[in-house]
Amino acid sequence: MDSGNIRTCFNNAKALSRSFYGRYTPVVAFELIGKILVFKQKEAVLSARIVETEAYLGRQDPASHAYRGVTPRNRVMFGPPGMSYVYFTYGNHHCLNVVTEEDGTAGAVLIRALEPISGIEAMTKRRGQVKLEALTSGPGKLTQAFGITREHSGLDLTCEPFYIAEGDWEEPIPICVTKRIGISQAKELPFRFYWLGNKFVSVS
DNA sequence: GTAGGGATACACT
DNA sequence: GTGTATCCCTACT
Repeated sequence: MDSGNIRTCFNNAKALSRSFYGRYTPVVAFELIGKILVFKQKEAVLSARIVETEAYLGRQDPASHAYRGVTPRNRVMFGPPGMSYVYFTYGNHHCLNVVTEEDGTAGAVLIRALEPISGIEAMTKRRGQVKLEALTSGPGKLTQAFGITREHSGLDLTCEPFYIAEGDWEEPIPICVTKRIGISQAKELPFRFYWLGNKFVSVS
C-alpha cells in the first residue's frame, strides 16, 4: 500500500464529537484508525493520521492505570470522554491517550503511532534528524514530535487547537487486531489495532 | 539484548 | 515523610 499518498485537505475536516468517544473503548480504538490528529501551534499546524491504537479499560483491566481506582494522575480517565490523558513513563517518555466511555466510567485509547501529514519540519526539529518513518512511529516518539507533555493532559480534543478530525482516506482501511504490547498484565486481550501494511506502525 | 531515566503508588515509619 | 518496585519506551550496542 502506498501510505505516502496524501492528497486531501485536513484543514476542512471536522473534529469528532464527544459522543464518538463516549462508547465502549475497543470500538473507539478501532474507529480511530485513519482519523487525523491535529495540533495547531504557533510555528506550524501539526497533523498526522492515526495508524495504531490500543484500548485500556477501567476497573476490570489490570493493564490500565484506572485498575486500582482514581488517583491524582489518572482521574481524567474517569471524567467525560473526548479529553486527552498524557502520562510520563520510563523516565523518558510521554504517552498520549484519549479518554473514552461515559462520564464516571474509566477508559482510554493509547495513540501508539501516527503517519505525519503536515508540520513535518517542526516535528523533525524536536525529534532530531531522523528518517520520516521514525518521526512518529511509537507512542513516545509521537509525543516528542508534537511537543506533548503532561501539561497537555486533560485538554478537550473535540475543539481547537488540539483535536482529532474525521479521516480523509477514501478506501476501506485494512485493520489488524492483535494483543497489546509493552505491558506485563492482561497481555492476551486483543485490544491493539493497527493499519495493516502501514510503515508508520511501531511493530508489525 | 539492555542501559537509561523520572514520576508514581503504596507500604512502611 | 521516606524507601522502593514498577512502569502502555527508545536508542544504543
